[in-house]
Amino acid sequence: MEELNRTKDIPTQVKDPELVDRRRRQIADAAVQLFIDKGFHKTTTRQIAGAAGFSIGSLYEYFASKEDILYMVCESIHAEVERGVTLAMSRASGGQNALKGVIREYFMVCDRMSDFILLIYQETQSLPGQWQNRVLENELRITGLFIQALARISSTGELPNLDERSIELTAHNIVVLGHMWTFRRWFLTRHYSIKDYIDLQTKLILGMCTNKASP
Amino acid sequence: MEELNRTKDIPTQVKDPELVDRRRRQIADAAVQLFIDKGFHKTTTRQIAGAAGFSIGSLYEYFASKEDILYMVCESIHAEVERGVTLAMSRASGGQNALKGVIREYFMVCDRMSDFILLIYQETQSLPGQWQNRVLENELRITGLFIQALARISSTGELPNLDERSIELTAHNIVVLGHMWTFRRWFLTRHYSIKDYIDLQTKLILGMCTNKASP
DNA sequence: ATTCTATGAACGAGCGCTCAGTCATGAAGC
DNA sequence: GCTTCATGACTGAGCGCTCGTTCATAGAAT
Repeated sequence: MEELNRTKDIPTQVKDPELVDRRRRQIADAAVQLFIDKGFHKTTTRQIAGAAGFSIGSLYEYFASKEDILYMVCESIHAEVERGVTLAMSRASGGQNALKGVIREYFMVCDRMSDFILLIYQETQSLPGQWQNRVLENELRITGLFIQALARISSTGELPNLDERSIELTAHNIVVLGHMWTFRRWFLTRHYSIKDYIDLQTKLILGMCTNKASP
Repeated sequence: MEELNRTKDIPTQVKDPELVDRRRRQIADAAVQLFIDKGFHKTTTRQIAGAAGFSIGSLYEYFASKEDILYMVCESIHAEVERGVTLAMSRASGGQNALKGVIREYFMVCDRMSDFILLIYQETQSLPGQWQNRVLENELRITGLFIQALARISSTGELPNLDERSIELTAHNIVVLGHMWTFRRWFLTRHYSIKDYIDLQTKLILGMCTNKASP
């Protein structure tokens, strides 16, 4: 619903806006799986249309180009991740050690969505420059959620006072270490369960924050 | 020289092995820049041949397919990174705080080679499965260097005793946080110099290691 | 009857790759 | 020294094919 507003920039021939939304969702859902399996470049528009239950002609009623489809796929992935992260934070906000909860919930989101996160890493470059920037903005907005969370936790005195930059970089680190579970899973899943990974990384990340090391 | 041994698996029509090496280097040097600028899929074999100063026909005397070229490019990038990391470790082994030096030198390698590292992240998936595995092995071997370094430093008592898994995961973290400087540079370079980044991350990573946090 | 949506054959640009042929080089024969 | 010939690196037009995209037409809806 709300998460599709950004896709209004994609032009279409079809008049009925509700139909446009429904069809686009259909197409994006079919496309994302093909992109994950074979990559963007090796997926053909005909395959996307077929998987969505359409003819190739219909597909071009709802998207102006193949790249538009990739853009919508990226947008909806980020919307889903952001939804997951926001939910995770509200769920984890209460506890005594709030940061542990946030990390655990976030890493679970990464685990659940690893195929999608990997796709973003691999195919963002295939987008036209203007839409690449939007994808990067999304990435930044998600990182911003962690900055807020860290600042909030820090202000309660639960963490040693961290300066602004340390908080910012720690937020980036947490986000990326979540992504690491997806793009190093070919190694990590052979040696760690997601629970092991969360426990160990939580210990290490808390070490990062509680550190009062010298200059 | 030595770093090209893996490429002997690539078949060729040409008899003189020295010439093969020279030409392949020429082609790979031309290709890597094109791949960085436009991506693997949007680079044509004709463009590669042209940039290397060859005809398209000659190119296929030295490589059996476009993907072979990508494989050789990935191999030589990893060889260069590994060379840099090894050098960094020998250079940094002496000091009182050896880990700081290793991190600094490694992050400098990442900064210098950021285009190349980014290429590996984006295009590894374009390789045939068999050679994807080789690229991942390379990634693992480089991580292994950090595991060794951490184990060595830990055994000198400079760090609190860390168990094997913590060392392993910390090594992965350091490698990935170096890569982060390359794949988030669109944000990071706007707010941090490489020196700032190294100083801050070093502080955070040392916090990771020296932490003796509770369960 | 008119408007909107769906179709898929057709298009043509562009791709990776091939292969019949060129040409510089140097050894062999005289 | 001169000619002949074998070698193999090099060339590039062109093959076969795939792909993203278009559009004339059919069908459904109102």
